[in-house]
Amino acid sequence: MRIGKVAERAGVSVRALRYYEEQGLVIADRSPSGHRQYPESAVERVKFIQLLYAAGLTSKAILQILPFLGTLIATPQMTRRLTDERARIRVKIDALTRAHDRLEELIRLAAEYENSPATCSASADVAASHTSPPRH
Amino acid sequence: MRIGKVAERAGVSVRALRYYEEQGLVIADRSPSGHRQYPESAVERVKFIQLLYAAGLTSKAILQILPFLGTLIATPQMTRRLTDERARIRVKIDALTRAHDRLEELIRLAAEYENSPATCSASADVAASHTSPPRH
DNA sequence: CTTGATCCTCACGTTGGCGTGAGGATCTAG
DNA sequence: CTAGATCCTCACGCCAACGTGAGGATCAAG
Repeated sequence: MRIGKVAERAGVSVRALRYYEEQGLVIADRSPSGHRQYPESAVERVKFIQLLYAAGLTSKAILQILPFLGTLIATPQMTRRLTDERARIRVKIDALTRAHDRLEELIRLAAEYENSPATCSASADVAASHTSPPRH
Repeated sequence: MRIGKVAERAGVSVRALRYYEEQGLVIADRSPSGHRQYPESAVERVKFIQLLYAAGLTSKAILQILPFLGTLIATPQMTRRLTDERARIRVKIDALTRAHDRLEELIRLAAEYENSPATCSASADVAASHTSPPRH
């Protein structure tokens, strides 16, 4: 399979695939003329890589994890890497969830304002400082 | 309040605060000698900015949203911005959750391997391709 | 008055995951 | 055989949120 098809089926750019190879994330055979040849499995592999990229892992971190997919041999280091990254992702999810909830609260206030533009001033302190209690 | 104290209390670097001012996210008075003077409210404001940064918003996007904190006046544009960003954050949370679940599955496989290193080969296809069904 | 901590303004450096030509070879359908 | 699509290798560009000095002014305490 050539690079264009892999790119299309995995939903990434051709440039991205070449970059992945440069980083050692995917290995491609070469045709006599130098064109990259990918096995079918490359598509799933690339999708997995994208999944981890989307979760904020660096190519170096992904490179550490990828061998596990082939071997399924869980060395202690591999188990640690997996749980470490899982923990990092959890932290990110928590941060995003906080931001999400905060925006939701502001959206609620906005909706209240639309219903009664004059009577909402009592909520002002909620918007100004939600997380900290009154200071006096 | 001077910049060092604000930085400490808000949990960011002094450089970051100067950068925020450069982006128009915080406004600081100046002492006669040119030192920045912040009001108490700056700490909460900066924390809010950090919250949105952590959620992946750009300074431009944050700049669009910040006025709402002061006025609490919900123009239609403001409501759209808020809901748009909330939607974007949701998408990110979903992506992170998928990655989290996938790693969790791999961790489970790793644990199975540790318990019985030889009998896990039947799970190999699960690791190789979880999302797609068998091809033949 | 001095000294160490804090502050100021430039202004260049960093990091990662690609985008985007330049310039040229190769493939494939008609 | 030819033309358009696809591929190749450099190699610079980009963007965002700061980090990191350089070189100098200011402040607070003893």
